[in-house]
Amino acid sequence: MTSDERRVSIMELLKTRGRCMKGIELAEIFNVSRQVIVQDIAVLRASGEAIIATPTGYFVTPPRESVSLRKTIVTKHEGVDSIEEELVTIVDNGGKILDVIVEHPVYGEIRGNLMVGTRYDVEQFMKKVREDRAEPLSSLTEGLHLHTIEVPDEETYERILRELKKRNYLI
Amino acid sequence: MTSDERRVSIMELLKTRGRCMKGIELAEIFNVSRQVIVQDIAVLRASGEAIIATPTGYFVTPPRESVSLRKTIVTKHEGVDSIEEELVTIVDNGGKILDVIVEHPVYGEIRGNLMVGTRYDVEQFMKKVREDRAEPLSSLTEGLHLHTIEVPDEETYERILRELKKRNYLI
DNA sequence: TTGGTGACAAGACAGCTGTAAAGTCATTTA
DNA sequence: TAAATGACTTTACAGCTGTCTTGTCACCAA
Repeated sequence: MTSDERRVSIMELLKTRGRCMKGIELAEIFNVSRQVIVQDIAVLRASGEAIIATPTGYFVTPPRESVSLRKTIVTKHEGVDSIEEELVTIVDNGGKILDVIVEHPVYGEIRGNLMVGTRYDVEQFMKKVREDRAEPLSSLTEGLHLHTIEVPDEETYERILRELKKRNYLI
Repeated sequence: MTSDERRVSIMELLKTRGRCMKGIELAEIFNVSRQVIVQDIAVLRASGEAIIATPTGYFVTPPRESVSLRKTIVTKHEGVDSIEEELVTIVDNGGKILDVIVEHPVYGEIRGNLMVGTRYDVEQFMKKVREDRAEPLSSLTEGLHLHTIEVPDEETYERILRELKKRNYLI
């Protein structure tokens, strides 16, 4: 293992584990002295990595760590009623639909906000859709669209995927 | 000054100054011993403040400060050529157009990506608009729309506003 | 062969935070 | 009045990072 490989590995370790890692700890992992690690950290910092040293070890600030997970799902369906069923499936299983995204020939991705997290939200949203007779964004792409959804954990995400698949909405 | 007042002041100091502040430094400012500061930090942390201790002092992570400023402008115009003139005006004066936003009866805000920062970008974008004969998003609202633009400083922002106003694009 | 360079080990030290213990002083409570 | 409590000071120590110095070893070039 070269110095550079070790430095890359150090960054991976720091990024992967959220917790602090002490210099001596890293030194033992890579079978080098603590001073070598100190030097590696200096080099990594010089190359732009935002490594922070604390009395309990090194760490890097997590890149926008949110309590809940954000996932993107690709779904397809046509008709207003299908929209409702899709949304209901997601919120019933613990997900929150943040937006809808479709591909536009000029703008690339177009995002529309939804912020639908409960059955009540779904109702309000569908009411607006029906009242305004507005074309849903997904009509631009024959029903194909993406949603950003927020879920508390991986398990919830898997469950939502299963339920959507069961109803043939998932791509 | 009570303990609570001192703790509030400590947080203000840490948030205001970007740099690290040592325990002994804070102790001298408030005329107390370092141990009192240590205790204060412990209390503040217990109350949810994300204070980080480093060998060079305490600090709080800055709230996602970006190097450049992001501003939102409201403009209005009709016709494809006006689009081009508006974009050119912005990029010529040092702005980058990140997106276009219009109000949609159902989705609220709809965002389309632009990422136009140079005249070349403007050309490419206009080419796509003309080739695809795609309706620009702003046609939904009689030409009224918002842009998020990125500028290096306030001065640039003011200049862009002046130039847009001169051409009667600004609301 | 000789000299230079890079990577590393080992030890020592300074500065910082965090913890703990013991003592002082004013205020509150029984 | 006497005890208890809270805020603070002082002292001491452990653990960590960062810096510095000295020495070893392998490799490469003149």
